[in-house]
Amino acid sequence: MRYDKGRKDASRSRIMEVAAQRFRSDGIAASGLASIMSDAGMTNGAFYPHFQSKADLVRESIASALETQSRQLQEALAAGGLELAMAMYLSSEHRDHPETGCASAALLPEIARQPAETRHLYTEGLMKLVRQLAEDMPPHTRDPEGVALGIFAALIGALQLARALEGTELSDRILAAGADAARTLIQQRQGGEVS
Amino acid sequence: MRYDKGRKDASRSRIMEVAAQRFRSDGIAASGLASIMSDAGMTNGAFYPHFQSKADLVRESIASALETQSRQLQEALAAGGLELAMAMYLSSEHRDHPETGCASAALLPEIARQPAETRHLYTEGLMKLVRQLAEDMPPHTRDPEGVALGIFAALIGALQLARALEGTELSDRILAAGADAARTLIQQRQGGEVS
DNA sequence: ATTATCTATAGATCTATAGATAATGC
DNA sequence: ATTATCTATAGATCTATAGATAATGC
Repeated sequence: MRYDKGRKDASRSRIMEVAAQRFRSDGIAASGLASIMSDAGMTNGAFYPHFQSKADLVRESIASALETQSRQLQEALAAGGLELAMAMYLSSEHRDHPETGCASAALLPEIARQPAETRHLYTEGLMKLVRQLAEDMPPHTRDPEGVALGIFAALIGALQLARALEGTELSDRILAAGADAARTLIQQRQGGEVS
Repeated sequence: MRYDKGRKDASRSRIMEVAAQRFRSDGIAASGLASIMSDAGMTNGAFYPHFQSKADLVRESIASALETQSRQLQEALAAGGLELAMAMYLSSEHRDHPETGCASAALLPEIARQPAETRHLYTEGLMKLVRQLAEDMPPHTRDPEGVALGIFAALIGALQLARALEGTELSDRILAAGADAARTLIQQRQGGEVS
């Protein structure tokens, strides 16, 4: 079936979209291609004209998720600065919807086990986010990129803990602790020496 | 073969030990029982007299890894306080050996997808670590458990990033950024109001 | 004529179970 | 007699490929 012009691109996009969500909700290793393709409205065999391998799909969908995250971060920073961006990151909505959320929070240990090319693209995408955060840091912040890296680490760790810990109360507590930590990190690094 | 008295316990321990390392190095979903059993010196079928299912093994080996981590944290705190404990956590040795390191850094997103009982045991184990950290916090620290949670989040996130990012230079940078962040969080919360 | 997708399948691997084997305790 | 482990296998699933089908462009 050759269908409409541009249908192949649409199919490819659909596969990517489904995969990016599935990987984040179930993990990379636990997500099978047949099930992803079925969700995308195709069968198993239709995967290979679009991607050479599952590793290719993983690489591209992680890169795509980071690009989306970069756009969303830019919007949040424009609308409400660092404070809003951090509040959205550590919101219960983000905690409860890993499938559309931060790829780092959902997949970081698995990303560390991916081939070099995937980690390369991940590194580029993450560092773009770090630079975006750094540019919005208060004036006179020393080493803004270093602070942004530390903040990112704290946000990712807090969101992962909030998803793993049992009980709403504890989960809310770690979200609040993460927000406190991030605030402290921003305020501390203005002007004077620290350590 | 009935072998020596106590041999069954030894076999069970060996399976647990191999599994706890395999899960941390390769991930839970990506680790097959046959390969774990083979590393433990047994065949596939010998698994089931010891554990009811893979989920059981996952639950027990995560709990066991957290107990080991608690003992190691206590030793580090006794030997050199918070500063040594954090330096060891964010060392290149820890980064380069996930298989014997922090289960949270290696597995947190996967733990969040485990059954309730596994997450329950994980929560208990993690909160014990948090209390240990909190007790070693400087005097007059406000909300020491909250600060300890924030520090843990930052340490976990920084170690995961250090393992995922491409290139030694960047990886060392995030380890340093994590250490800076943790130091800031400890020092900031003494005495005065913050936010 | 081209080609996106489908059906069917190869070959590997997964968790789990059934029944055989063999080493010990009584 | 008991039982820890082994062999063998069921049944499901995994990634990937081969060849058929059918819808479009020329």
